Formats: sequence, structure tokens, C-alpha cells
Amino acid sequence: MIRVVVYEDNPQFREGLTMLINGSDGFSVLASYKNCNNVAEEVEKWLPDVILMDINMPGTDGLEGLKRIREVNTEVKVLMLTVFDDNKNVFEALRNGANGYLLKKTPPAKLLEYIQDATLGGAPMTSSIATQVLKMFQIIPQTKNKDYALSERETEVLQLLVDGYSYKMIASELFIAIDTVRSHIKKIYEKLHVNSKSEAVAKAFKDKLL
Amino acid sequence: MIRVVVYEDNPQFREGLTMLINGSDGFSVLASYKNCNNVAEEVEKWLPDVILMDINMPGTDGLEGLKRIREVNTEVKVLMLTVFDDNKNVFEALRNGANGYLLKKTPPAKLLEYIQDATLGGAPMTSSIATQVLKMFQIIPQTKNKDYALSERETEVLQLLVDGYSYKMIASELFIAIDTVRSHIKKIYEKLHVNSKSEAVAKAFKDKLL
DNA sequence: GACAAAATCACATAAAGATGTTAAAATTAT
DNA sequence: ATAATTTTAACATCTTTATGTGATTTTGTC
Repeated sequence: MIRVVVYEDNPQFREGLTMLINGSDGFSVLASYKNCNNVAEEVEKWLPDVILMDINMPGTDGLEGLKRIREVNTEVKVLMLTVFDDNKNVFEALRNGANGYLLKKTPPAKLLEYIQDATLGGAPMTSSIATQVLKMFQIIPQTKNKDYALSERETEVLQLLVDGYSYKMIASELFIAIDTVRSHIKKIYEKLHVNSKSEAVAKAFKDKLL
Repeated sequence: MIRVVVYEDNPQFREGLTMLINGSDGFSVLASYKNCNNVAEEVEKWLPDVILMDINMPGTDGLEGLKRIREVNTEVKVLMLTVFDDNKNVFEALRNGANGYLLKKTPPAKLLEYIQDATLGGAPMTSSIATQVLKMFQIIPQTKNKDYALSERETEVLQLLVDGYSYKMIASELFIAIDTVRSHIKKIYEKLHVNSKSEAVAKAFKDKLL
């Protein structure tokens, strides 16, 4: 039995969802609420398998509700429901640990399937949402990770430079003489084609060297 | 009729896929290949709706094949097939425009469903893959953009520091005295709570200040 | 106009960093 | 085993940076 809690402000839609789910074998609505004002306590009380969460609700909305849920429960599957596929909300929801993102126009049979899918570890999404998600990935620039062939020790020293250590601090951290630190850094500068600490640090960030 | 092209080096699996798809109503395999060596021409020749693409193949592998496909065709749906859910490959594939990612152990009925799902704009993924994808989103840090209330001039100076300028260079770049540069930088350090150039640079990157 | 914040500049000094040269151990690769 | 690379280290020197203190000039705001 898949146990569901519903958050949806529209009474008609809330009732419709409840009837659909309760009327289906293997599904049961434990409770339904019209906002997320007390979502943390409610989730801890019911311990549902799946939460259907409307995005747009008066009072505490779905995104905020999701955050509060994840503070107390990382297991429950949360499916976001929305009328529009708003790019920003999709991203924000997934970043905050939503398990799926569905448009409200999803047909009843599909909805049940999606709920089950979520309990099995899937990430059910309306296809228009899925398309958006895939596009987001393509926006993310590739980690170039240029290879400057830094040795292990050099990488270690660079890491400390990035962390704001002085030569003296690096020396004591690595139990080597300060002149050795100089040697390493000189070599690092050669390899990175820079000639100052801050340039090396900037390059480390830009090229995601660490 | 959903028109499919298959790339898979294992003859048994390739034949199995072909028979499954051809034996199903509404699906048809146009061609199947054991590597991606000529993937661009093949895709342009067949213009399939969906491509099933094995990741691990001798010669040109699936990831490289995907890239070549996207250079000539952004419409065809490409579903990656793999034995293991290797995090790195998943990310790389989605970044390069894959439409879905399936484990080879996917049951035949599900596979057909996934193929159809892809043609409808979905992003079919085996649930273990979907979980990984969702986790990736959570790794992406929110753009905090902390506000240290740097003045316009200070921001300008910080930018030059990040670009590796020395005090002297900044002075000549901004047509001010080097002591003025010192003043600004002292103020910047106060505001950022740091006390060296490289720390300021690191902080600028970390907090996406520029 | 008064006031506050920002930008400008100067002088001094101690600390940190950059650079060159040289070279011995230790480790790794061939 | 020999060569190549890496890691270690010392010494000298010059430049840059960090920090303090104080002051004048702009600029924007009430």
C-alpha cells in the first residue's frame, strides 16, 4: 500500500486527487492539506511514502514546504504539481530534493503510475519538464580540467595556496622547509604560466584544478 | 511507426533488441551497427526517430557517437544503454544531449515503453539513474552572491586583483596613486574578512562576487 | 548647507612573496 | 642499473604586499 499525503489549496482538485488515489488499489491518501504551514509536523505524524505538493499555494507555498520537509525527512518521495512548467521553479524544486515534477493536466492513470514510479526510486516528470531538465544539463559548462601535469606534491601546495596559506604556514603544514615551499611554488608558476600567488589561485578556480 | 537505429557491439544483444523491436506493433528497426565509426552518415541516411546507443563499444564509443550525432542532428532521440550506472558517464551523456539513460537489464516491455516515452519528449531513465540525476542537482550550489557591500571602485579593484594585477598595475590602469590602491584594498580586506590578495581572489570566486 | 560615505593620496615599516642559482636525496620509470 | 623526475633544501636579493596613521577632496543625500 502506497501511503500518500496531498498538499493542494484548490478544494475541487484536492478532493479529486483524494478520490482518485483512494479509489485505486494499492494507494491510500492519509491526509490532505490546503497549505504547508505545518508541513514538518504533518509529515512526521503521517510518515507517508509519497507527498503530492502543489507549488502555488497561499501561505507557505510548495517550494518552501519542500525545504521544510527535507529538513526533517529525506526519505519521503515528493512530487511537485504545477499548472505551468516554469523553468525557475523546476530547477529550484529539484535542487531542494524533489523527486519528480508533474503538470496538473497529467491524466489520472498516468498520475498513479508516476506515484508508483517515485516509490521505486524513479524521477517521474511530465515530458515537457523532462525536456527542460535535460536542457539544464547542457547549459552546465564542461569541467575542462586542463592538465598542467602538476605533481602530487605540487597539487597539495596549490591547494594550500588556494586556502589562503602563507609560505610559512605551508611549510609547517607539510613539515618541510620554507625554501622547499618556494621551490614547489616556483615550479607551479612555471607549469601554470603565472607569476603570482593570486594568479595561481585564480587559475585553480577557473580551470577547476582542485 | 517509431523508427529505431541500434548501436551495440554485442551481437546477441543487438539481435535481441532488433527482434524485440521489430516484433512489436508500431516499432521498427531501420538498421543496427556494432560501433559508431560512421554514425554521422548513418544517422543522416536513416533519419530515425530514436537511437539506442550502447556506451561501451570498441572503436568509437557511445559517448563519442552521441557527440557526433548532435553535430548533425539535434532532433533524433538518443537513449543511452549501459550495464553499469556510472555516474560520470551519465552526467557526460546528458550534458551532450542524450534523451534518456537505461540499464541493459531493463525488461523488454519497459524498454518499448521508454522508447515511446522518448519520442513524446520524455526523459526515460532507469530509476537508479534517475536518482543519480536528482542528486546531481542537489550538488549544484545555489548562487549565493553574498553581499559584502563593496563600493563600485572597490569592486573594480577586486576585479583587477582577480585578473592578477599588481598594485602598481592597478594604479596605472585606474590612473590613481599606488597608495590609493592600498587604501581600497585595505577596505576590501576588511569587508571580505581576509588579509591577503590570494584569499580575496579565492573569496571572489567562491562567493561569485564578480 | 551639513553630513556621511567614498575616493583620493602620503609616509613609514615589517612581513611575505618572487626569482635565480645550485644541488643532494628519494622516488619512479625504462 | 641507469636515467629521469620529484622532492627536498640553502642562500641571496629584490619586489610586492600588508598594515597603521592621518589627511584632503568628491560625491551623494537629507
